Amino acid sequence: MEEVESTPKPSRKELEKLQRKREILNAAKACFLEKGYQNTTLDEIAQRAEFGKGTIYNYFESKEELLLGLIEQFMKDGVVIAEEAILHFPGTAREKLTNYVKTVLKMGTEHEHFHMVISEIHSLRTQGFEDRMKSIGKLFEDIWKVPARLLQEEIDAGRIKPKNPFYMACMFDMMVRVFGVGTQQDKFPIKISDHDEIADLIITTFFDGMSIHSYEGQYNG
Amino acid sequence: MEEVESTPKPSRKELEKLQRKREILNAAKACFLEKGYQNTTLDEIAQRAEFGKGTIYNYFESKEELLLGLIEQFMKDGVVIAEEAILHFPGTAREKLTNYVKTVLKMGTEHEHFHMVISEIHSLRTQGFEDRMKSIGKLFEDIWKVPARLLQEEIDAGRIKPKNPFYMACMFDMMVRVFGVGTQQDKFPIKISDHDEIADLIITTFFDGMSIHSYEGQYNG
Amino acid sequence: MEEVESTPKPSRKELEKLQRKREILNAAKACFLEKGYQNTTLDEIAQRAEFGKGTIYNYFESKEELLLGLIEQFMKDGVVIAEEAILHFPGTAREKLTNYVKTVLKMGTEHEHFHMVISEIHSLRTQGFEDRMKSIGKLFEDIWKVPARLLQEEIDAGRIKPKNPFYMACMFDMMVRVFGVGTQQDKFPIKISDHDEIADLIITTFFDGMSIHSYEGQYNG
Amino acid sequence: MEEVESTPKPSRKELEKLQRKREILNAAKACFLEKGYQNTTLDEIAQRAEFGKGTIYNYFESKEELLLGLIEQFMKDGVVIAEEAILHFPGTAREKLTNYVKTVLKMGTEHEHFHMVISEIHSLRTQGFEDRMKSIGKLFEDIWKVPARLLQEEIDAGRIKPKNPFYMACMFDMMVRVFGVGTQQDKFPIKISDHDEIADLIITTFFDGMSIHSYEGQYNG
DNA sequence: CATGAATGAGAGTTCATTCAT
DNA sequence: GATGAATGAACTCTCATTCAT
Repeated sequence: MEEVESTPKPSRKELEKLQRKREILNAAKACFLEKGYQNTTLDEIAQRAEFGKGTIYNYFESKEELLLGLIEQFMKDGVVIAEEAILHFPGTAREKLTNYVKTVLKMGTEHEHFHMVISEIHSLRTQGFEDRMKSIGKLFEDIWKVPARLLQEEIDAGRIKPKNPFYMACMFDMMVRVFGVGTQQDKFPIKISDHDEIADLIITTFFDGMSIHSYEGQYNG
Repeated sequence: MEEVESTPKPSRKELEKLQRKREILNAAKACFLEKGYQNTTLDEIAQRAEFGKGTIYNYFESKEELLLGLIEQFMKDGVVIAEEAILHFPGTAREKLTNYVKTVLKMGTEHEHFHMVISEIHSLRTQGFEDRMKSIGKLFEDIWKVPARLLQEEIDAGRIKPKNPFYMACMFDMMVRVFGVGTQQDKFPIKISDHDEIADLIITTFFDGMSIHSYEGQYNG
Repeated sequence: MEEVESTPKPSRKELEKLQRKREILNAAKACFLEKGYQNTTLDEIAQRAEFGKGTIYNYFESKEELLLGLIEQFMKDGVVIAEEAILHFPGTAREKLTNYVKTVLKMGTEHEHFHMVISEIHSLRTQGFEDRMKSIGKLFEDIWKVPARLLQEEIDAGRIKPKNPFYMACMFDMMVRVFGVGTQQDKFPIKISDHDEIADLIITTFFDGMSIHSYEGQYNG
Repeated sequence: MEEVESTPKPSRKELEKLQRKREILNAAKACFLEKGYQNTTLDEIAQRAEFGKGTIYNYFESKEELLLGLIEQFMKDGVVIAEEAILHFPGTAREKLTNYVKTVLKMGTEHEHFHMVISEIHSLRTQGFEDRMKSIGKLFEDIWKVPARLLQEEIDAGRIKPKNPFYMACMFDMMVRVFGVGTQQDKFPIKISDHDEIADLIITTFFDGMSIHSYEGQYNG
C-alpha cells in the first residue's frame, strides 16, 4: 500500500529480518504450546530461539505482540490450508470436506495450537486490543469463507439446504476444531485416535443428520 | 447428637461457612469473567467479595483452588441444567434438545464462563493437577450422559441412527456451547442474537443434516 | 516487693491463671524446640495448648512475650538446677561440678532449649527490648553465681587458682552448655552419647588443663 | 581456547560477577548482623547493596541461599584464619593458640557473625537442607582439624595429655568463640574488653586447669 | 544490531493480632 | 473469660522490559 512496486525489493536485509521474525515466532509457538502463554517466560523463548532476550524486542514490541503475531500467522495458514484441502482437492463437496477434516486432524498437536490461541486471547490487555481482535475476527472469516463458498455452490446446485452458508461453514469448522481435534487429545474426556472414524462422525452428522426419517423438502428457514 | 435426621447437620455455622464460600466464588467468577483468571488479582477478588484478602485463604487454599472450585461448580450445575432441560421437559427428543439449546443460550454471558473455564485450564500447574483434570473430565461426561441417554432411547426406538450416543451427545453439546454461545458474543466473528435462529440452525443440522437427499438406511459405521 | 504480705493469698482464680499460663508456655516450648521460634505459628501453639488462639492473648501480650517468658522460666529453672546439683550435692568441688555437668546433660533435648533461647534472641524487636535483655542477662548471672560461689570457696581454701571466680564459672557453664550439650545432638559435627565421657572431658580440662607439666604457682593474672 | 594457564580463566566478566556476589553477600551480612536473618527483608539487602531487588536473584536463588552462602564463606575463612594463626605462626603450642585466640577476638563484631550464623540455622527449611547442614558440619571439622593437628603433635611429643585431640580442639574453639567473643559484646552479661586478659583466661584454663595441685600422671580416661 | 544484567512493580501467600460473639 | 473468623501489612520471589555495552 505504501509502495507502488508490486513487490518492492526484498533486499537481503529485509529477508533476513523476516527470517529472524519467523524463527522467533516458531520458538514462541513451541513454548506456548508446551506451557501456555502465561507460563512461558521470555527467557525461555529467547533460549529456544537461540537469540538474546533483548533481540526479541528488536522484532516484537512485547510478549503480547508475539502472541498476536502467532495468532495472525495461524489464521493466515488456516486460510491456505482450507484452500488446499477444499478448493484444490478433487471430488464432491462431501469428499472435499472429508479431506478438510482429515487435513486438520493430521496437523494434530500443531493445531492444539488453535485452542491455545483461543484460550489465551482472554489474557491480552494491550492497548488497541479491540482493533486487533476485530482484525483477528476478520481472519477467522477468511477461513470460513472457503468452505462457505463451496456450500454456496452446493446450495445453488440444489444439493444442500438453502441455509446461510457462512453460518454453516462456521459451525462445521467448529465441529472439526473443537470436537475433532479435542477427541485426539489426552485431556479431553473422549479419546478417538482413528482419524477416519472422527471424520466420518463429523461428515455424516453434518451432511445427513441423526434422524432416520428426516424432513427434507419442507424447509422454510 | 444435635440432630436426628440422616442428613448430618447443616448447623448454622456450617451454613454460614457455605454461604461465605459461595460469595467468594461468585466474586471470583465475576472477576475471572471480566478480566480472565491470570489478570485477576486476589486483591480484586477480595475487594469484590467485600472480604479481607486473608479471609479468602480461610476458605480456599489458593487462587488455583478458587478456579478449580468454580469449574467444578460450573460442571455440577451443568448436569442439573441438562437434566432439567432434557429429562424433565416434555416432548419429543427434538423438542427436548431444542429446549436444551435455548436454556444454555439463555444463560448467555453467564456461560461465557464456560469458555473461560476451558481456557484457563492451561494455566494451572497445581500439584495433583492431573487428578483434578481427570475428575473434571468425569464431570463433563456426567453432563453428556444426560443427552446421551436420550439419544440411546431414540436409537432403540429406531428414530435415529445407531451411532455411539455418547460421542454424538458430546458433539452436540460442543455445537451448542461453542457455536451457539459464541455467536451471541461480541468478540465472536459472527453475531446472531436471535436464540430461536441459533437453536434452529443447530437442531436441524444435528437432526437432519445439510444434504437434501440424505443416504439413510445405508450406514455401515 | 510490691506487696507486704509474704505470699498474699494465691486465690483459686490466681492459681488457675498461673496454671493456664504454664500450660501455654509448655506448649510454646515444645513448638519452639521442634521448629524454632520463627517457624512456629500461634495456631500451632494454640492447638498444642488446646486453647483457642484468642485465649493465649489473655495470658500473654504477644508471641514475643511468650518467648521472653520462656527464657525467663528457663533461666529461673537454671538457677534451681544449679543449686540442686552443686550446693545440695555432697562431695568435693570436683564431684559437685561433675554432677552439675551430668545433670545438665541429662536434661538433654530439653536443654537444646538453651540454644534456641540464645538463638532467637536476635529475632526480638519488642519495645523495651533492651531492658528485657538486661534482665535476662541478670538471670544468667544468677545461674553463674552458684558455681562462682563454690569456686570462691575453693580459692579461699587454696585449692584452686585465684582467678575471677565469676568469669571462670561463666566459662565452665559455657563449656557444659555448648560443647557438652552440643556433642549430644545430631546436627553437631561431633557426637558423643556417653555422658560420663563428656563430663570427664570437661571436668579434667577445667580442673587440670591439658599440659602434662603445668606451671602452677606462677600465676600473675 | 581463551587461556593457556591451568587456572581456568578468571575472565573479566567472571571476575565482575564474583565481585558483585561478594558485594551482595557483604550487604546481607551487614543486615543480618544488625537485625538477624528473619528480620531482614530482601528490600533492605538490596538497598544496602545498592542493587535492584531482582538483581540479587540473579546471583542467589533465594534468601536462604544467601545465608547459606554466608555461612560457607564464614567457615572457609575460618579455616584460613586458623591456619594463619596456628600453623604459620612461630612459637610453642601455647603461643600459637594464644595467637589464635587473639586473632579471633580481633575480628570482634565481625565474628559476632558466628553467633548469628549458628543461631539462624534453625530458621532454615530449604529442601536439601540436611545435606547442606552436613556439608557445613564438615567445614566446622575443617576448622577444628587445624588446632587438632597441633594438639596431636604435642601429644606425640609428650607435652600434653593423650586425649582425643579433635574433641579438645572443638572444646577449645568453642571456649574462644562463645566465651571469648561473647565477653566482648555488649549484650553478654560479662564484658571484658581487654583481649590479653581474655586470651590469658582461656589459655591458662585450657592448658593448666584451675586446680593448684593437679593430678597429672594419673589419667585413666 | 545483539546482548543479558539490572530493574522494580506487582503477584500470591502468611500469620500475628483483633474483636464480635 | 474463651473463641476463632476476619484482617491486611508485610513478606519473598517473578519476570516483562530497558539500556549500556
